[in-house]
Amino acid sequence: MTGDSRKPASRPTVQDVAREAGVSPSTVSRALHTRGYASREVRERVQEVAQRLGYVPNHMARNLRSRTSTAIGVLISDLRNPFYADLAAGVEEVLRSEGHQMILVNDNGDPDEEMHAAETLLAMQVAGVIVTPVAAGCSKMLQDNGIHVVCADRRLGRNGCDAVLSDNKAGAQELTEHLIGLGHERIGLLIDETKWSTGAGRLSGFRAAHEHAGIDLDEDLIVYTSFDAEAARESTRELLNDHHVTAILSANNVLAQGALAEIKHRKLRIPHKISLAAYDDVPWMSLVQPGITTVDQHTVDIGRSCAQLLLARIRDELPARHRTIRVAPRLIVRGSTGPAPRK
Amino acid sequence: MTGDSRKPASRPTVQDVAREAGVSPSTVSRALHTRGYASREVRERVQEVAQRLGYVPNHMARNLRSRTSTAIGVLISDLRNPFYADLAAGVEEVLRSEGHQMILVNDNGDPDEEMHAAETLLAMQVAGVIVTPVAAGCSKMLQDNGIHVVCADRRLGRNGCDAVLSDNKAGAQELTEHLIGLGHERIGLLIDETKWSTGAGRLSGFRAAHEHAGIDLDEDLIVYTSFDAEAARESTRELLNDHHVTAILSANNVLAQGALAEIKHRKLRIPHKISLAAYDDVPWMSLVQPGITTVDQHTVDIGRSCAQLLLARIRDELPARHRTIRVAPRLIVRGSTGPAPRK
DNA sequence: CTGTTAGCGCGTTCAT
DNA sequence: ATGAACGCGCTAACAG
Repeated sequence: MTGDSRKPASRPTVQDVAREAGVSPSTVSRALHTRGYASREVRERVQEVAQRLGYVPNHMARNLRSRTSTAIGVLISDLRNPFYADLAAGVEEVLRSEGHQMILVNDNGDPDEEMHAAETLLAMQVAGVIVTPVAAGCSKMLQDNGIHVVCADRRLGRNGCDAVLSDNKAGAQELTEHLIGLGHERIGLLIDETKWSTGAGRLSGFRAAHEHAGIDLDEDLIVYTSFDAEAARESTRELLNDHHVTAILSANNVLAQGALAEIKHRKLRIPHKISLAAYDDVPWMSLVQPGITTVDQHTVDIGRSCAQLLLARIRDELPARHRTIRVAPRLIVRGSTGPAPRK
Repeated sequence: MTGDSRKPASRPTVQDVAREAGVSPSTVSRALHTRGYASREVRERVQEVAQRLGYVPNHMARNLRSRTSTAIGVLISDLRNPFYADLAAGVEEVLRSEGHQMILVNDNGDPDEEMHAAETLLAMQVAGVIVTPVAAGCSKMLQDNGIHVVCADRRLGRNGCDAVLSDNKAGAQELTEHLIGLGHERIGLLIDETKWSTGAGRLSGFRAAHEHAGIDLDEDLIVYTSFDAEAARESTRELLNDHHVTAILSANNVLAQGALAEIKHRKLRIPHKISLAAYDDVPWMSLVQPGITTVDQHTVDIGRSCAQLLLARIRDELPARHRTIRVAPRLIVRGSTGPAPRK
């Protein structure tokens, strides 16, 4: 009951178990893995001894020897953003159920930090990496080192790697068409980037909806803002002051916060005076009154798919050519969008 | 540009660098660590070669040899709950800046999963573990195996380990006193557990505030619900139907969602008809109209402190006796709490 | 089915 | 200042 040895209580090894069970170390190794030859009797004895001694296999030694590992690196931009948290949660769920571990790194959307983190993961000998990329060269670097990579949510450059993406264009188009269907003709788009497949896709869906409806899109209604709620709030101010919009479409959940803040500040009634819609459904959007009309990306599912895809790749169950999984988003109409006000 | 070898492109090792640089492996090892003797000339040459070959040290081999590791296990209950996400984000921030890695596991608040995860972390030879405990024996098991443990947010049983806690009693008391100060005398408390230090502390603060004000607390106003929004919603129904409360205090952010949902469903005006307050400030609480009066736990700071405490312990910079850091919460008054309605 | 041998990649002795 | 030898804990080969 003491067990209070100051030293890093060196834990029992296969040697200890072997000695205690009266067999050789390799027999212990075989007996503990379900695979491998070992007689029932020996297996049971070894397992009993291991249990009694509190033996826990040393992953580092095992991995070093067998040149494999079950750890998976996950590189995301911002854990405090529910989008990334959900993504990570989906990934972790599958990894855990399959006996893998998740090494999670927040790269703050910074390419340098991402590259640095990728090198660390390399050093740790992870079996694969799931990344929401921000640095163009990152996945290539990993792949060049024999590490499987799955891009989550977006793809950067022309790198050939497996990916799980939301169908951004379809989702944004549907959302925009919903607004147009309500009679809106001047819809402001808040968007932070269009270099990535996410922003590019959403913008293109926004355009496509206008084209489809025969509306000549005023380019001034597309406001490029930076990636934070405060910037979005200022951009919303601009849209509201100068461009006579009757609806605002936010390209992600963070920008939507800024838009909502400004609208609330002005005490504009939603949706009577202004409609608000956002890409990426997150919990607060159904808690506010009225609820925000959104596109649900099924973010947790995206995470799950990433993990499944990566594990399949690691187990070499997939054809060589890179696979892209597209998760169809779903429009959720809530109270924040309504008929365009009469002029 | 090809680099398309099918085999897990075995990466360069110290051997390769040594051969290429015309020195011995041990010299390479010394040259790459800042410490250790090596002539300037050799050191530079070795570093140049390592760079050119894309050499990345193998953590598993290093750790195996040196019997240390920089990986830290983090065990939390639910990554999708912003409380845990913020906690993890704070932990990760400090770990990363100090050259450590975070292995994150979601135990879903299940003691068995937690124990299982702890064993995995043990196998991975983590240098320490940060845990929001749910299984009583978990931290003891880890400590018995020589692994440093920091309990985050709550403590279970009488286990002696470092911990970073919110001052739940003070926070809940302040929040309750705020309500009492507004004239509320029948305040319903939604709480999911009181076995942990969190629930126990918050309940005790709730009681203390009543005592302090000389109000005889009706025990029926304390509703023990289970840990999900839907259960909280039903409990809210009960409070509203049978107990004539003028205010509801939710013991955490999840339960608050249920309470708000029911209040909105009944179209009760906040705060005129009913006041709502919640422990644990999360983003949606300042987005809804009116904003929810809360206690901010400084969750990210708690995470940071956990990591700092753990690293200090690992570096043996702390006296033997266990340290408990208490992070003072802060009352944030928003619009959801107002004077109690006249009878 | 089992034991013996060897070595994963590295850092740390000990010699020189 | 540098190289040779050894071993961390484990498992893949090989015998038997």
